[in-house]
Amino acid sequence: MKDITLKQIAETLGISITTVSKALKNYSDVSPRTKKLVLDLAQTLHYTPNSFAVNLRTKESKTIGLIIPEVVHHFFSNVINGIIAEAEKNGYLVIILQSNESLELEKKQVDLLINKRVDGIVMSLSNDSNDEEHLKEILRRDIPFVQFDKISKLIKSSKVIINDQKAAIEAVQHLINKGCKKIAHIRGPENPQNAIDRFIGYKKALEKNGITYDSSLVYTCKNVTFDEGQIFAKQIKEEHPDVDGIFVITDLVAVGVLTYFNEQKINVPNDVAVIGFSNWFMSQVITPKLSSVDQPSYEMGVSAFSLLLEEIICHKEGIPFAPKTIELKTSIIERQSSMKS
Amino acid sequence: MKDITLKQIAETLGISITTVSKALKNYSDVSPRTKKLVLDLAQTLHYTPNSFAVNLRTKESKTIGLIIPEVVHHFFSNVINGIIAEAEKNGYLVIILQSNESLELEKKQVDLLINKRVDGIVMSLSNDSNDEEHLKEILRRDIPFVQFDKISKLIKSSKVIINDQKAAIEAVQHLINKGCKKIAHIRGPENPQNAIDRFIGYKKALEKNGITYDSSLVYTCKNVTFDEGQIFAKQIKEEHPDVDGIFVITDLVAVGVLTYFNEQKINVPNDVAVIGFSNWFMSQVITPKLSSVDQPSYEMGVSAFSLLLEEIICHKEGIPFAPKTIELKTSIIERQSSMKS
DNA sequence: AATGTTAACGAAAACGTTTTCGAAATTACC
DNA sequence: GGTAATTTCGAAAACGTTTTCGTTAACATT
Repeated sequence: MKDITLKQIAETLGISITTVSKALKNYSDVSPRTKKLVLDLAQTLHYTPNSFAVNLRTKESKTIGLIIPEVVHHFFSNVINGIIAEAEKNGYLVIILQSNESLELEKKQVDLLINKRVDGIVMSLSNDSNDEEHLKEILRRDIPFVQFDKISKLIKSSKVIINDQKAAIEAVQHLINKGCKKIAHIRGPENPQNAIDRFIGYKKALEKNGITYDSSLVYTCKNVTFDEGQIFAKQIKEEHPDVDGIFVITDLVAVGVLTYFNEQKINVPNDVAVIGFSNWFMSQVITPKLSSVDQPSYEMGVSAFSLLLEEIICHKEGIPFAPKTIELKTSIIERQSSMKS
Repeated sequence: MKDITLKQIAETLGISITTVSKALKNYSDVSPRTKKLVLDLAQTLHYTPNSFAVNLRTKESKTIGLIIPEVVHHFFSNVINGIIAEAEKNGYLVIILQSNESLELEKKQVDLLINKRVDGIVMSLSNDSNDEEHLKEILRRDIPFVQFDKISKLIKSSKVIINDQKAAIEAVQHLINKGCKKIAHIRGPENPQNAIDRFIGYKKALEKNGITYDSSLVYTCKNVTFDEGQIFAKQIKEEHPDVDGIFVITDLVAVGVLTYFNEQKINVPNDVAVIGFSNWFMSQVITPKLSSVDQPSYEMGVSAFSLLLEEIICHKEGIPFAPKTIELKTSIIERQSSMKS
């Protein structure tokens, strides 16, 4: 069963390819009679335009690329959800690639997408991204580009972010308000901007409350896993038995912390209060329920695509586009794990 | 900054487009000297072939489509992971669409992918898919097609599945072995084959153990959510206070059950034992830890793509392809929620 | 009757690549 | 030196669409 082409429709109708094409696109210089003829035949033959040819001709594929560090992540899968929903609504499809938190893979994938000639790229950086040559290449090629969540401040592109510093300050302030005096921080890796900002927020909150910063209370994740949460919880309790609050880079790790404390019969929140980040679904079913910073992940996806679409349209029309930054609101979700009595 | 084309390279080198193309593809009828010339220039100009033109010419896009009911699902996001990893390894990119468990959307998305002329389609059906016209259309168009997890038995395509009946029998047998006498089943919606099979497995296990089947012990999810788990747990305890075991269609719902029982101080597993399905990550951190049926989700993705690739290759070479079915192994993960003492 | 308008259609170029086939140029052979 | 074999190259068609720019014919206007 061969594909139907304009040519075949034209031949069976005894008219030109041009007219068929115009009829299908409802051009005004085709008579209503031929229009109907063409439309009817196209319908019965199940004609669909060859998108390869359309792409070549129009120089656009109505497809965008999305690179994220991890698909199996409550936060990221929600972002994916937002992006593909919004994209589909606007007639775009989404190619998804996973960098596995590896800079090397990330670079390869940027190349893949550039070669694919996607209409635009949305991206959250991997943890070991400390180089932005590949991002600059995207700009050099003049490809619409939006960063979200883990971004590079050095790259002049549109961005969708939260205010990580502010959110971290609020989280730590929340612990302090609940009576915590000695607060540890399990932070993310060195490179990601959001790990840095949350760490800065942690320090600022301490300072604001007259608590002196102690670098030995800061533990740095390499892989940001559940296991690391367990390990650091143990380490914290051994090295600083009097720690009474922990601010953790993300819920997955915080759940590891809670799991260890549960095993050790260490009372959360009364011995140690814990607050995480990102408000994973899991956090409301673990015992004790985990306090967290809610981050509007689905909206982040929607906003990211919206910004990208704006840029794609400008790009197509040849209108200059000034990158925009959207900052979404976060909020503290207070649950048992920080409710000292 | 305009894109570099073969024509430009040909002109600056004073040779033909043909030769440039051949040089880049390492044809044997190009002299080593010109080959080097072309390769060097292509390198410095950052030439990348226009994929739109290549697609049109070769009639393939090295892109496949994936339709799943929900991205934000531990199981499905793991499958996605497997598929895009295996696809990338073989030079393919993946367009992901989400049907939101809606047949209507699913049909629209199949159309989208057909029009995109992807090289193949991988798909897990939505819960309200009780019609396979759109699937037949895929076969009619002769597009390589693989179903996984929630499949239609009526469609002759390759499939990657588990033995849901057998797994369900094992799960229920496990409860019986632990001493459960009266076992309820929270099942999935009417249509999905896997919900049907797990339900059949439930009945078979009872029968095998001389327990008479009681239809009032079966509760049917509409949306397969956490909330439904809580609601059904309540209902079960009200309608059948003596139920001492529950086999639940999937972990998300089972976690809802546990949450309700925890709130009501109903002892799991001693009052009621619970076993879920799919072994979500969450299940090992909730209290009590949830027993479950482990399903190799990542491998499912890998296998699905592998089957698709086989078919794509046959399709390209014009070799007839006979659909294959891969059945992956499951295993019971015994945790606290079913360890009656 | 000459001119101007309008409506309906089509020829042809263009997008950038791949590949077939033939031509030209070089080399090998007797 | 003539023929045959081999190497190296390029013209041209093809993939299927979109769009520009004419062309024709019919009709309206003076």
